Amino acid sequence: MNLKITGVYKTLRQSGWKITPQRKLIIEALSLAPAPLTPLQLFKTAQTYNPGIGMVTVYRTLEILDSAGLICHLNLPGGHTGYLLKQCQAGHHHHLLCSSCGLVVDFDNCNLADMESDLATHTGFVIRSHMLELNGLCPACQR
Amino acid sequence: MNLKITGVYKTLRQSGWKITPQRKLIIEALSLAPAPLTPLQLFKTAQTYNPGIGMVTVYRTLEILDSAGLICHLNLPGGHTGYLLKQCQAGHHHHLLCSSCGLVVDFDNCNLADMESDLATHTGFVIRSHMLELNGLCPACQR
DNA sequence: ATCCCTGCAAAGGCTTTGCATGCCA
DNA sequence: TGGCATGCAAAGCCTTTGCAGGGAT
Repeated sequence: MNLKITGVYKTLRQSGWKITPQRKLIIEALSLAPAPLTPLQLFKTAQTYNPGIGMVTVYRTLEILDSAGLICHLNLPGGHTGYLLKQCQAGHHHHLLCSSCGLVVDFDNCNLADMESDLATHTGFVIRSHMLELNGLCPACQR
Repeated sequence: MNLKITGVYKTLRQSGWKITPQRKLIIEALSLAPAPLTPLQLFKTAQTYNPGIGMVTVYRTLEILDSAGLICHLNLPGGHTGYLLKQCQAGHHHHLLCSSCGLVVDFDNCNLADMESDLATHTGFVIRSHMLELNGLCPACQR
């Protein structure tokens, strides 16, 4: 149990959701994972601690966490979707993903503002958000 | 029939694929679409010109086009995958997507090189690629 | 004649929904 | 105690695979 998790519980409660053992388990698994987890991976992890847990609960919990703005989606190579607890609540953030081990590093100091205003000028778009994912090899996997 | 399409045909032939009426239809639909098309949208479009065409052919043609590097995937809001003919054959490029009508504008003048080298220095990652998608409203949809 | 391509049908996987039971607040 | 949460089962979708017929070279 750490600060991040208690913050998640608090937000959930404020949104009217109950804190159940299953949800705790799923949230904890998300908080401990160094890499984004697919629903199936999350299910298997949760299963080792609570064999009775259902896949359905994983999906429903992810939906709840998403509606509360607590997780973000990541497009993993292979077309699957990975889920991560958000590191920071406000603003956008981005991911640097190791294609070998799946390690994710978050960063938020992107310098896209200039590019965005340039693009807005040239295209007439109103730009509302952006998604940036970088792929590479983490130090450990370079060996 | 335009230059882009003949280029696609040429590349396909060079890769050993045959140019069939069904593949022509799918490629033409892709080339005319102002927005990325999902397999289903592509199927429906093709169906209006060739009612006998099968969904399977759409999937297989997309696979072929992808293997030849002629299309790119886009993660549409809602979890679906959209497909676009690549505008330029070489180098990376990015998309600015209208969340209302789906219009896509391509651009390639991203200034991420500095950010990438900064990140590489700070994280120890070797960065191999990046994916950038911007979302907003196109001029028409702002009204 | 050979080989690739097509389309039907079926299988497969992932995700969502209906419903009765169970548990948290 | 009331109402949300859970898990089973089944349905729903999208996508892939197997297979026989058809067409182009």
